[in-house]
Amino acid sequence: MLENMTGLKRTHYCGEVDETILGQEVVIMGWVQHRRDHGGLVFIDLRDRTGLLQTVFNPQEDEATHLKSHDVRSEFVLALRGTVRRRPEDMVNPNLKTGQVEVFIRELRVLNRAQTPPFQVEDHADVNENVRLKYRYLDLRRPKVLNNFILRHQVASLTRNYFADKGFLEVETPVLTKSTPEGARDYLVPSRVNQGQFYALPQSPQLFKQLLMVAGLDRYCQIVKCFRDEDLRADRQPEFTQVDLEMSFVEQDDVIEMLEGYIRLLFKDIMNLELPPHFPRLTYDQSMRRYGNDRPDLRYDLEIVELSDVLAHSEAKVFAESLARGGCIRGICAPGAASFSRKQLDDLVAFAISVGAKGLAWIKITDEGWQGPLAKFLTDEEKAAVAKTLAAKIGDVIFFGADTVEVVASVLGQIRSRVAQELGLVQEGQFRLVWVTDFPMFEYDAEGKRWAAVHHPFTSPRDEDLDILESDPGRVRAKAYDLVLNGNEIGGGSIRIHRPDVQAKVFKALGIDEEEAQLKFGFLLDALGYGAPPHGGCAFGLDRIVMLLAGAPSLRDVIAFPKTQKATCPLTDAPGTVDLRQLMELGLRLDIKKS
RNA sequence: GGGGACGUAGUGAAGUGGUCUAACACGUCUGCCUGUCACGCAGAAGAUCGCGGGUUCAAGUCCCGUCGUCCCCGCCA
Repeated sequence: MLENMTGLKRTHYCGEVDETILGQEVVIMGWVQHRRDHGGLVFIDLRDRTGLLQTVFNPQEDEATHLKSHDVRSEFVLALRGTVRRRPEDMVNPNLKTGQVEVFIRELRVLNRAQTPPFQVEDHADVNENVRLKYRYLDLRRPKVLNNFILRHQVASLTRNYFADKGFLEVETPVLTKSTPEGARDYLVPSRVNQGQFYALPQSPQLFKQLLMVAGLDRYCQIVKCFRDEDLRADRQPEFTQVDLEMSFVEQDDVIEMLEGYIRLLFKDIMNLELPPHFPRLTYDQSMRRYGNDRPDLRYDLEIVELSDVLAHSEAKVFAESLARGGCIRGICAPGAASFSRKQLDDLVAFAISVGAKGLAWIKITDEGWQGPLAKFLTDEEKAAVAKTLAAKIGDVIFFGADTVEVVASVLGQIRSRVAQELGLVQEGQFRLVWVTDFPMFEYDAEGKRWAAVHHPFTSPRDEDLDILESDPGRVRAKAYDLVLNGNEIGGGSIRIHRPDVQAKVFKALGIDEEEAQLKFGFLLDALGYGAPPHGGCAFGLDRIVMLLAGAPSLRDVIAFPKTQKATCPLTDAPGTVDLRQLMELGLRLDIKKS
């Protein structure tokens, strides 16, 4: 019943058939999108990667072929031979790229049949994501899904071209490498020939690209898979792809300039958008103060404003107490938010609590005065001062955060983005890029009671802060920079340490003694001792960039075979158990606690 | 580790303790149809309401547990 292709060679993709080849005989191959049987005439829409094409089976032209078309069903794989004709004028389909023409079929071969698909292979079909992922090969047949991967290909291709043009060499770094206990959890791979020992899958090729700089390769770039065994989010997958690069004999601005050129090219070629030659910059401190995080969404204002001075003597208990404990009071003025319902405000308070606040004070400014739980505790002078500081007017709502500096920043930062969404301040198609610079070198890890690297331990401190590396590590700033797009960190990098003495000092500040440093990173320290050039680089999240350019809500939409939130794959059912024999070969025995 | 939402034919989804013997739409199957294109018309099949336990005269509906999916916090150098 099935036929082969022998003697037929595809002449055109479906999407290529148009008015320029009227009258020509074409051979097309693809999947049945839809069959419309009018008893006499039969229409079959054939689909391939390039689009849809209407084919016509007319019993008067070819009775046998027409008869054959009756047994065809959705998603059958066909080879069709026929003649391209212009459609009658009132039969043109403007929704189809090929809607001006149709192909009258004289030969039909069923290359393969298909079971009824679990969901309709159409853009408008609304399907549960788990079902889509289980049948991802069907999901990927849908044009909207496919388009994300065409876009992804374009981004990857432009990336390679751009960096190749700029003299970067593409070098592959190992996937089986050494576990580095700093940072994220590693995915481990047991070694059979070295029992009891493990490789780690790289969280990034960081150390290898630095070694390539020591080697004198000067400029390196790689589109590379990285792995982190941490809990997932919509914008976080356990394996993801980085555009990883490194340059020698550069300082921060050299790297930034190179990357600005790259991002400008992406937006120009893919989005047809002209970005400014330089992107705005914020220091980490500015960003934390004004936006509550280190990845500010600049598509809207709603800045966080310091109110500690203005409310220094406030009667309100929450304000007085947090100031007394060394915390702060900050506020956001949400223009026009007085239209929020009581439920909306209650939901915001609940949201604030869910992200770590003890509560969220708000005040509505109406023509009848200030309304809200805290309004009566504020004097007229305080109201005036608050209104002036926030430029608040009638119709606005002010949200107050009073707690430690960290909690206030984090909570108001999240309130800021939620309020912006609810007020409709986020416009589709806007792209706001910003560099965040001058990150702190270290942050105090209260749990481990030690200083930890904010970026990674190979990041160079700023020259002027070298002196306080030991005395005041919390104040040391790093030569590190993140690129933020619409509130998403899409890339980050730094100038690295190239001097062994500085690297040793940083390890010391991190509480890593010489022996431990030698054990974990000895090969890097050795390399730095053999003439490492000043160098720095960056890594971009390719998946995230594609996600944002595609306007997709999740990384899963731009990864061909992504994992679920529990890091499983509905298609392959990975991860899975293995045979006892496989474990024995590796010298492993399971010891799983049942809870 | 924690908070929240969801789970009903192949798919989407209605349902708020009592004709639920489970609506509707798409898909599937059968028949009819020569200009449709998310074709149309007539008919049919298809659901132990995620799983387990409980409350109740009565559970898709309420409660507890469990599994799965999603969103968020922690975590992600």
